Amino acid sequence: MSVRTVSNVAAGSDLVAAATRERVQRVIDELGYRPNAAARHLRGGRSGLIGLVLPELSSPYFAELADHVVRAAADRGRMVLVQQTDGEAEQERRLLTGVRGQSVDGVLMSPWGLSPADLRAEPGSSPVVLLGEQDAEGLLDHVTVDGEAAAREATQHLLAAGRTSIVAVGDQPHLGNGTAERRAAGYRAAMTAAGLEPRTVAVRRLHRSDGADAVRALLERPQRPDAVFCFSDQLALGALRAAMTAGLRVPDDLAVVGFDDVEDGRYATPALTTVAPDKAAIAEAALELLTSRIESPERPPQRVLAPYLLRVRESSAAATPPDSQPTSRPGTRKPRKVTSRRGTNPSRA
Amino acid sequence: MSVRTVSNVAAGSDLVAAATRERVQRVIDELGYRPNAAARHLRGGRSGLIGLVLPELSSPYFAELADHVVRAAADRGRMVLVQQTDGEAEQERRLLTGVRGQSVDGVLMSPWGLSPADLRAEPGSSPVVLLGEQDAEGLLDHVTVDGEAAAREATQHLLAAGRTSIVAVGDQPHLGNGTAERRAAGYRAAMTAAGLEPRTVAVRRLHRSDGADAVRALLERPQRPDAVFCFSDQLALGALRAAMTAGLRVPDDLAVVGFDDVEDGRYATPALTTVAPDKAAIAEAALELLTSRIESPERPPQRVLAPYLLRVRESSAAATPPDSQPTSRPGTRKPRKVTSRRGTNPSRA
DNA sequence: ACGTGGCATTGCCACGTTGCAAACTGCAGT
DNA sequence: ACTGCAGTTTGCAACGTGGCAATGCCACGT
Repeated sequence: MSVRTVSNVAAGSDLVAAATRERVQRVIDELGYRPNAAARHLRGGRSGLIGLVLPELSSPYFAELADHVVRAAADRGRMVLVQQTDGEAEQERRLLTGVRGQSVDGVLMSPWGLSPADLRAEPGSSPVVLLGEQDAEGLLDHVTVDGEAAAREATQHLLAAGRTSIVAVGDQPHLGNGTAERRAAGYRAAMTAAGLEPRTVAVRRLHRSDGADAVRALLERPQRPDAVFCFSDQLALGALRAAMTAGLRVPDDLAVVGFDDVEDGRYATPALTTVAPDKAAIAEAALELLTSRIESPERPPQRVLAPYLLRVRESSAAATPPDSQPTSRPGTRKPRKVTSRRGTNPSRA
Repeated sequence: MSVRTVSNVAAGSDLVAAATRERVQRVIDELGYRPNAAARHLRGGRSGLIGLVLPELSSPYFAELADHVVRAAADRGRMVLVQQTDGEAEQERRLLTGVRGQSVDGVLMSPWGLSPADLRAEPGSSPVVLLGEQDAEGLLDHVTVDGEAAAREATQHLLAAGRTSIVAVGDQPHLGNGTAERRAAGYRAAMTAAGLEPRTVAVRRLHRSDGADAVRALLERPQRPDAVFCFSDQLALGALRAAMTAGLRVPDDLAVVGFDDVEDGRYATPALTTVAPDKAAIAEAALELLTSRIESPERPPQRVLAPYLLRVRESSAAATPPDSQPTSRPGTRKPRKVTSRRGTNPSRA
């Protein structure tokens, strides 16, 4: 009964006679023996952990995304180490270098402060997959929705509902990640195509208070908009609040559309129309990319486009009365799942 | 230049001459050398990781709590491994045994399905600190707010505002964790003291839809309440939604009070009155307990009571018009921070 | 000049696992 | 009976770190 044989049984190797296996297994169960993760990690170089680096967990969108990521990781026998950056470039840099190659086999990162090029330049060798709408083509693996198309679609929806003075809220010129740029571009495209003047408002962060402040400021100006398209649900919920407080009726006086489809929006009054990225698909794709890269580090970087959906709810309805129950009826269905050069899916034991 | 000396420099030992240290450090920086976490873990038996086991990350309360936990852990040089149980006893058991003694130095757990006694009975030896309102006295370390007092206070607030038919929503007789029982007890105490008949409604989960369903059902009954006290903000937000949909005015026709103080509630319309546990304090205390137990595993289990605050906002105002801006003015201030036998705080390098 | 003590450096080993290759087993073929 | 083979089992080594103890070095006191 050598150590080696026990190891073979524990690791599920097939180089063990059935009788031996059973005998060893019985003892294992009896003693409650569990193979030591640290030793395995040291020996094999794999920890079974992945890092999830997010701006902040308390933001509902990231919380929901993290939920999906943890589940997707668990499905693959991996556990998730969560880190927060507050969206600060310095933290992102520090965490990426710090966690990398350390206790983690790979990192899923949603950068705000750093651009893909910055990230690419960081030292360290462990796999990284980006989440979000940066342009990382050819630099790093990357999962995203087509923010530009989504924004265009959301704007077109408002136009189709008869709105003419639509303001986009949520530009973030101080950040390097390109998310806001994409959405702003889509918005502008739709506006210009309709012969209308685009008008964007910048915010520092994407919190409710920023959305509330922005809308409050908008309402004080002479030229009141009849719709706002916010680049996050948090902004939109703040906008809702500001509009209601100012005595406006939503959607009659002001239509509001968000982006993210967080649960709050479904239960807001009125329920929030929003662009709904398929978070489960994002998490799945991200884990697939990450595990595939862990297996084959030299494969060229890939981009995966995750599907999204425009969920039309009360906050942008043209003139219909709010329905009695907030559901998640699909609005304009458009599951554009485009997978460019999706890697093979190596089998797992 | 032996391996040993480099190890001493990297580990910050003081058994190194200043000149040597500097020379080694330079090379370390140059090569980007980072001490290997797996080897340290194997050798020292400490991974620097702690597990955070929660029902679900997508629930705003847990997301906010997780945010604080990750920060508090980072302050102590630790990282956090997040696991989800969906509140299921089996998952809680599996995760507790599975993660324990593996890659993690200790576990912070918010149990729903298992009672403290169940948890105590689980095999495995790594430290566990409970988060939540179970009765774990003498069994396990434990951080909680006084849910009974908080519920009493919330109910008294409604009574003081002139409400007489107050229903408590959120009893969960099928769960073993005692949270709902505590809050229900506080509620009943206040009602009985006021000479009123307590009336509680059970829900299966604590989501918005459950709160909405419960209130919808309540409104169909002959005896309409003039206030609901929900055992979570999610329930309360669902209740708000159901009330508005039914054409009721909140707070005029129905006052709503929640529990948790999640960010959504502050920006709901009307803004939600709620019991606000000090989540940062909870996270701090939990990490303090956990690190102290990691240092001295034999110390007797402690309980730490974290402070809470009743934040009175619009959803329960007596007759005043809603204020123009949702703020977090403290309501009844009552920072009852009671620390029973709080352990010493061992210094950290 | 020599002994002594204190600080700095080094070597050895073990932590628990697994890749590799050697050793061993029983059995069939010659 | 001996060889060869396939199927099992075992021994050795190494992953990188840090506790321990031995060694090396230098300055000071006598």
